[in-house]
Amino acid sequence: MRGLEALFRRSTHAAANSDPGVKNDMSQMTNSPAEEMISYGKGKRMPLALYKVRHSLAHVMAQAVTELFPDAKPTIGPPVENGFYYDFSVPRAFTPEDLARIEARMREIVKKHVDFVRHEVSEAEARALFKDNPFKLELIDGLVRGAADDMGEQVSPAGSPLPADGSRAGQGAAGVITIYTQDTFTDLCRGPHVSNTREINPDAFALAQSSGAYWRGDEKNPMLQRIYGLAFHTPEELQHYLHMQEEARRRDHRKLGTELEIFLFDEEVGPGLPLWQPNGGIIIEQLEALAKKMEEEAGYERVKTPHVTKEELFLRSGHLPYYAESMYPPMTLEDGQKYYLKPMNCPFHHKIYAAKPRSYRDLPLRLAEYGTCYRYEQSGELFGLMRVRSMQMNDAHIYCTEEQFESEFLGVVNLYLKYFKIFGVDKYVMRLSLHADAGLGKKYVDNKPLWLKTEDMVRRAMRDGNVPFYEAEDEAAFYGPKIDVQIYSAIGREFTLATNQVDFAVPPRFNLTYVDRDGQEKTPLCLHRAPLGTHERFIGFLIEHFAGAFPVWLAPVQAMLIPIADRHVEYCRRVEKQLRTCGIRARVDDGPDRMQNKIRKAQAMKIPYMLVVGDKEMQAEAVAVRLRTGEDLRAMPVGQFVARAQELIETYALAL
RNA sequence: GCCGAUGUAGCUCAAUAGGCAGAGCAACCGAUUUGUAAUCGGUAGGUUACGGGUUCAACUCCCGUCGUCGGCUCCA
Repeated sequence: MRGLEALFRRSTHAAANSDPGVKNDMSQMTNSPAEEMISYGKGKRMPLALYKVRHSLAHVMAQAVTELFPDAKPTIGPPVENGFYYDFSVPRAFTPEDLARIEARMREIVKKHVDFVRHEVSEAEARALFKDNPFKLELIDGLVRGAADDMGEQVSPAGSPLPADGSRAGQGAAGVITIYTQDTFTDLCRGPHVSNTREINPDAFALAQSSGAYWRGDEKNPMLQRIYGLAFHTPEELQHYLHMQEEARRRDHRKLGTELEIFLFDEEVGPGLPLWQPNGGIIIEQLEALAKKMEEEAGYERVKTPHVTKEELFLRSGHLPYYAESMYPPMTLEDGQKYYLKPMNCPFHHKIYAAKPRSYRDLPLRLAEYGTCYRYEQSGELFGLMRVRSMQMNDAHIYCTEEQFESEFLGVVNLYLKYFKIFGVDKYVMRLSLHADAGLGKKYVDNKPLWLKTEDMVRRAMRDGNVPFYEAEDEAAFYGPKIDVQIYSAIGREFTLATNQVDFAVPPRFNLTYVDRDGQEKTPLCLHRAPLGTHERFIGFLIEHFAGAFPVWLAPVQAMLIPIADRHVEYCRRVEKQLRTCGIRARVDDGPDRMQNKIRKAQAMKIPYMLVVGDKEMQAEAVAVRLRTGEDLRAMPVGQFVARAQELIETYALAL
């Protein structure tokens, strides 16, 4: 793996495509075809040789930890994106010093060139071996129980240690339990491993960090201590990875956004509640103008709705039973009436739909609003602008008939694609988010036939439209399946940027109807869509996507006039006014700095154009145009610069 | 929310071992009037996140609160 692709893929839930036709499948770009791949996690793949190294290092780490901390009970330790981790049950958390000791011990073990030996054992033998480790015993329970189920599943092709799809069928097929032993350490494990630690370069791995992690990821379970390690084949690859990580931090929107004075957080305001500075305000205005233009063209009508509402509305919508924990607690008025901050706009739009009888002639009805919503996200989930508690959504609800569904749904998907073209966004994946049967009646509306039907409608629409996507279970909204556009932050976290959701559940709850041709009252389908997501997440994403160097139409300051001497300031002010009249966001740097430093400051703010003005320019009613790329376009008449900038702004051009 | 780390000037970072809190940039003032990424000099800027405690003495050690950062299935 190399370059940014590697970074974009480094995610705790990174999604890869199983569909080989998907052009955004980054694994396709980074794998040499000759290399044998192995699946792990949710449909992700890595070279088998690397997998073995990482998996084996996890065991070596477990050996080192159990030697240094005899109380530690190993639980699970898989290979992951850039290395491996292992979770231990320990009386106290590991310190950075502990990690250094563990890493040193690991290196000794690796250098001993010990063999990895595989054994098959019976259930009873396995239980005896791990009798002191309740976590391993629980895993054995699972293996024994899972064995029967797995019999029916696809099993590994002959000669391959694992099923091609990386499913859990690995061991169940034969109902065998396997253990691996290296040196003094034995672990319950399905493998595969290196045959000897001489296959591991002792300088190509490093322990990264430790942290708490719940057993099986469930906060109701006991907390374990996880140690993450990085591992590659060569020290150069490790160094390269660390270097790329450094680069990624540089474009982190939390750092860049503050430096560019786009937004800030203030302790007194509250966590997850961003304040937009004037520069951010401009970006917001531009995005909204774009959205309004696109939505106008696509036949949307704009509405406005309040930020708070009675409990009753969210009881009707079903949000309270399903979503209460991610809503701010209610405020109670004197008469006992409860009001909630809205986490979504849909119930209000439904009310607008319901305000009068609707005919099939009114459909599709498309109600759009840049609505501000509030969600009480868990404190540990907050992440810069990407996950906040107040957000402005590029929201709209499309009410349509079942016959209109496909074209409306594809219309929304095409809107996404138009936007992404404008922004030059190509590193994203479309995910069809499905329900999970286990969540019916809890996370999801309990109507399996309708789930299956609407999921299939979406699947068909996407296929008919030739839009590549992959499917993920248990990611749907409570009221229906959706297409999510997944992107990755600079440091590799995955987020849903845009969403397009089918709602078959809520319109009936609001008694939404229309009178069809045949005079019958029918219930419309509803699409919830947010192609630009929220301002917060979208701008956070754009900051990283452009590394702060926004295209001209989005740049908060588009042109900085730089007088060489004080006698040029007045002329600069005149040009500034002229540019502003022409719709170009210009400013004059009339500070005490020398020209060189003014250029440096404008560069740092990533202002697209620096217009240098000296005697010559003043004489000629001109400006000397320098691009933030460093390119010098030399002097040109003001009018010529205006024409150039206006053209680029109007066409949302990415070029300068 | 939970585990851990962390919080010094607007920003980036110092402060030997508990002993008067410091620098660069930014800001302000003055000089300079400069041709494509840092002109020179000066001034000001702090209840060391907040609240307790230990001590003759706390940025430093202890406790609590708040914020931030990393992690919380990528399942043997």
